[in-house]
Amino acid sequence: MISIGELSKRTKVKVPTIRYYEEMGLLPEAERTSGNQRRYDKAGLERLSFIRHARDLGFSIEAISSLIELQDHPDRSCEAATDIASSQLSDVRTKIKRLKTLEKELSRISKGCNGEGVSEDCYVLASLADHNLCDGEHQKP
Amino acid sequence: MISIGELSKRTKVKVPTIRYYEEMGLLPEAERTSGNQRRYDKAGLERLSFIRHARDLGFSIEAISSLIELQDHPDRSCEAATDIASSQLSDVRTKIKRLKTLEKELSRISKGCNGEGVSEDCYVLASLADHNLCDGEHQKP
DNA sequence: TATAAAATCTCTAGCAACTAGAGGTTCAAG
DNA sequence: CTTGAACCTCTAGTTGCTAGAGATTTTATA
Repeated sequence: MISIGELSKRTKVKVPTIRYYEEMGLLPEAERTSGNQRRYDKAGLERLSFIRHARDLGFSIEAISSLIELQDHPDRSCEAATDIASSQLSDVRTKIKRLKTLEKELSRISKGCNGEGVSEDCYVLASLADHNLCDGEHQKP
Repeated sequence: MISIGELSKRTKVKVPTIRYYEEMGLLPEAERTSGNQRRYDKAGLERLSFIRHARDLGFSIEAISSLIELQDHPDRSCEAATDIASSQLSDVRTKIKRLKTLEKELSRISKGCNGEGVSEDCYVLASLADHNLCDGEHQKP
């Protein structure tokens, strides 16, 4: 049985974040010492690693909740899991697309001014003021 | 002079968001009718367009504050503006990089399971549980 | 002009996923 | 047995909004 600090070290998840995950129901309520401090076993470590890994891949807390639910029932169909993963994948792809558009536009704007003049003549500021100076679309989704 | 609703329609910024921008100091306090409703002129419309455009490009409220400050002083050096823009550009590039890593990993994981089995055998879940099943790094920044 | 509907006002609270800090208790080493 | 590190709970803050309540004002129609 290890303390929350030790668990934190091993998983690289901060202590308050671990407590937050518990509050959100991602982690079951930890066992406690007589003095009310949390203690974790191997199962706790593995679950937190799972969560951490999923968070690193950008899954939301809610999605992770569902994934854990499935993991806890080995006999259920895993369709929901693959659905969650592919929806996450398409989210990521959408974000990449949008960011690439932004990158293009930002780099074009940036190149327009070297920062040596005054703001009156600044192409960066002018571009923001006047959408007509823009190439493409960059609406929010 | 136009109402906040009209301004909202023209700029595609929602009414509560306009009020929020005012509260944050991005927009100056609007003139009011005798009945205390906000009225905007051309300058207000232009400023909000500027903000909206900058937000679309992903600039933070704080960054936009600085940009507006510069825009209001045409004689100042625009170095800060170009700095802000290029820092935003590099932020965007960093995000793209990270998302591409995620995309690779997610697509690899997704392909590993067609969702027709049970969760015990699901490659998606197994990958999340065991980091060794991963290719690369996908740490948070 | 009267009335009703639409728009506006302020205020508070909520979202995601944490992070920071206060003030107090417990654990582990020496 | 002391002391200092680690832990506890609780509240509030972060970012950029969005939603809703309850009250008032404006505008369009009868």
